[in-house]
Amino acid sequence: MTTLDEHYRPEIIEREIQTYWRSNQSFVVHADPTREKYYCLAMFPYPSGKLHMGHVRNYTIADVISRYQRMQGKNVLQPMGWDAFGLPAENAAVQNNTAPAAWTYANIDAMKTQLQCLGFAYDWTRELATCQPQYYRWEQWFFTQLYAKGLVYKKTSAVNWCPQDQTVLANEQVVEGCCWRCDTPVQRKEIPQWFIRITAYAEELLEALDQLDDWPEQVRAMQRNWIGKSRGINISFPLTDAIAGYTNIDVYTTRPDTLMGVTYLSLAAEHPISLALATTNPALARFIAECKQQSVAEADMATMTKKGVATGLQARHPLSGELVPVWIANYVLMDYGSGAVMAVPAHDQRDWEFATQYQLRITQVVAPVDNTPCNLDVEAFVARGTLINSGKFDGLLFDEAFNAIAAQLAQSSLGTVTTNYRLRDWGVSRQRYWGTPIPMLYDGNEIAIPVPADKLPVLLPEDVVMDGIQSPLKADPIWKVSDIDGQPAVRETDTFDTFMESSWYYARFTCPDFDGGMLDPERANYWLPVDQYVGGIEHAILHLLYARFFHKLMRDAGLLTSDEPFTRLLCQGMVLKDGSKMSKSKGNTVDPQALIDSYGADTVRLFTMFAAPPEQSLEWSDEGVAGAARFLRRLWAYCREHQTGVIAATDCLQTDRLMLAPELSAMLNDQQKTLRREIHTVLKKAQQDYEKNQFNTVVSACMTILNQLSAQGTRNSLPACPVATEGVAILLRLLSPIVPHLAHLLWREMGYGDDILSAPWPLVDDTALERATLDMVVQVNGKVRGQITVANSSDRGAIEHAALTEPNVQRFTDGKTIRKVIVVPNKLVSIVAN
RNA sequence: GCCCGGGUGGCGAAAUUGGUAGACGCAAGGGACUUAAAAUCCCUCGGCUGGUAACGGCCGUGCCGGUUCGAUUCCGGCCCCGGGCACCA
Repeated sequence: MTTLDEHYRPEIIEREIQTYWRSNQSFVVHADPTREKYYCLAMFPYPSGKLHMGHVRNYTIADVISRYQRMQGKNVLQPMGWDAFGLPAENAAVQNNTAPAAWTYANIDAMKTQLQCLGFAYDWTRELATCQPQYYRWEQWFFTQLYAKGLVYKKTSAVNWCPQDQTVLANEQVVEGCCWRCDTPVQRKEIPQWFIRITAYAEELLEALDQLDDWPEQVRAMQRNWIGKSRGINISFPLTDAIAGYTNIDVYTTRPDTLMGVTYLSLAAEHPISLALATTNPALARFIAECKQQSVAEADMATMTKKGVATGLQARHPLSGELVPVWIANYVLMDYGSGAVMAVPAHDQRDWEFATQYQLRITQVVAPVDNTPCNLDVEAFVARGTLINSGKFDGLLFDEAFNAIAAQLAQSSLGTVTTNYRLRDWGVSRQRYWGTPIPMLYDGNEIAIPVPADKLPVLLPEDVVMDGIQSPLKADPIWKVSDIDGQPAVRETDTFDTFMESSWYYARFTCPDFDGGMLDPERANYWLPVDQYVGGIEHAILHLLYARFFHKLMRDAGLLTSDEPFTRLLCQGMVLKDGSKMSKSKGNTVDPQALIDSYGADTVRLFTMFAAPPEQSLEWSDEGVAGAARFLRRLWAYCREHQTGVIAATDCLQTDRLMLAPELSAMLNDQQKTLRREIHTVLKKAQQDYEKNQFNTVVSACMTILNQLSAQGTRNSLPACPVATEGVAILLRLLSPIVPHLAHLLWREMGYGDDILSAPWPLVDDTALERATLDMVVQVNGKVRGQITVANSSDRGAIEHAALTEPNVQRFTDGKTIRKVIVVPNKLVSIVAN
């Protein structure tokens, strides 16, 4: 114990304590079945080279949770690693004339240094980067296992194609429909690609969402909509003349009750019938070409004009036998259902708009149940209702109509009830270099064969030259050459979507050094599932759904036993400056490193936690940061002032919990009791807020405790008070997850112990909360008119009497009749009088 | 257009989930210390209003209505702002 310096110098303190943690291996953990585990994980970063405020917020939240759980006595795992593959490395390599690997590793070094400056409690022995062969080899192995199970297949799928560069472009490389490099208009091109059957798990992925109670409802809703389960009927409309091998047009509908209102059919532009007709019909061909150019974004589509062309084909209505025309329309998706829809303009808004434009028939077949009028000249009536104009189905409601029409269609074999999902299989092929090579070979007949396990990993060559156009894998004539049992073969030159790596890294963190397989079952099952996952809402669908999918795949491969990867999920809000998201393009970024350099990591961490609750957006404020620094200086000054003045901890605190000894708390005077009650009241609130991940109010609570301690100390001079000794011990422990360096130092220098990390968590002393009297509010006709103080033991009669005789209350009840008196225990009395 | 979030002082926010609206902090104003500034400390701080003062009154949580002794909180209808979106038939 040394005397505290006059000034708080974070730059010296933080370095010293980080060194202490490192040499003590404070955050290195091991699986220990005798201890309760807690696995806290923040989404690992892409190594872009520099930390931004979003990272700082993300990782501070996770670190506070980790440290809090550790203080609760749990065996806490908090790892960190790098989502290292991806397009930016390729772009940077071209620009800086380097290789993606070198650029990536340099960035990892830089960002690791920055993370260490912030004092995060990571177990760095588990660090991994997804571009390391010892990581991606297991991903390659797992893919071949999925292939063997039939969960992987190849099919053609559309990509953005630049005809000038002869290369595939990512969505972000397409700028206003043109290649970002040469400005050539981009074309859509169908090429063969690998897919994983996530649709085989659609039902489980949907069902299990109901059990994820500790996920934000918003994320669950988004995933539910994404999976998009619906119940409907596949209905066949027989064509009068066969075309392109088709004798029927099949449609899927969730509204079979509107079947009698069908007045035409619409095909997608890419539908095989459309393409067949286009070969002999130039007008159709032009329209289809036009559709290929248009945006497929939902938001753009919503206001877009519905367009179409009549094909001249006729189809027979499966129930009425009437002939209906077949159109090609720009609002029908080839990728959903069968690529054709039955159009019911009276009861579908898009069909209504289309029919209105092309003067097609609109037949009402559903009427509102309550007979409220609906005007089909203005818009479609899309709600469910009672059937009309539908022959023998008239009068039926939705469910009855669904079943009756389904039965009728089944009789003539023209319809079957089906469940449909909007979720589509996951295309994992990328025509890029900087990614995991897809471990497949093609023999002389171009038959695909997985690379056998003993030939894995398929190494990605790191010493390459990027020309900015073609992948070095595709350009290299040597790399491709391989063999299958001595017969010549060529390698797949595509790499995996980087979502593959981020779908299982959380599991590999439990055993990153294991070389006997993808996961070490013992360690994986001890640590998994992740207890708390922290990341941005932008990953609400893709990353989180793919990771859930991978977890189930790994479970079914016998690699682990849990069903879901992340028990609790926290999606932190954005960091804003001047009301909009911090971004380079807006020029409103704040460099975290500069702030750490001038204020220290603890101040940055404190402000980040204090300014807003984790899920909400955080408005950056330089003055707010200064305010956070001010609080830490006040804390420093208070501790320095009382370092020798207060009663030593060893003389008044219990050794096991480091709280005030009961015999001492019984001897306190009234003023000391009041102070202690206030501190314990705030402690109770802070404890609840920690459990809710509401850290901004935890900080408020800490500020309140310091305010109370210093107000009592200066005004009423309570120098050698055991309540202050206990109060500081509570305060430092509450703060330790948030400002770990300062809390560590003050804890040691105030003589509470060597290492605050191993200190017991402060417990609320319920006897400290007791009081002899309590204050209650008195309302008259709903308005607060007075306050009363009554003895704790007062019965209802005594409380009512005190309330009714309060002078200001009497002013408002004078001359009135008391109708009712409501007493809410411990809170208020409400008097109704008139 | 659809699906999610949100609207509370000059600002960031809080409110035991139906019980004193504005904790905690920032900014602002006034004061103390100082040759001065910085730092620090003390006081005031939603609006209007009565009173010399002590202390009161009215209004106030996006807007309109409802339930209730009592609504930021629950219900119905609207208006804005932010995020997501694969025209999902």
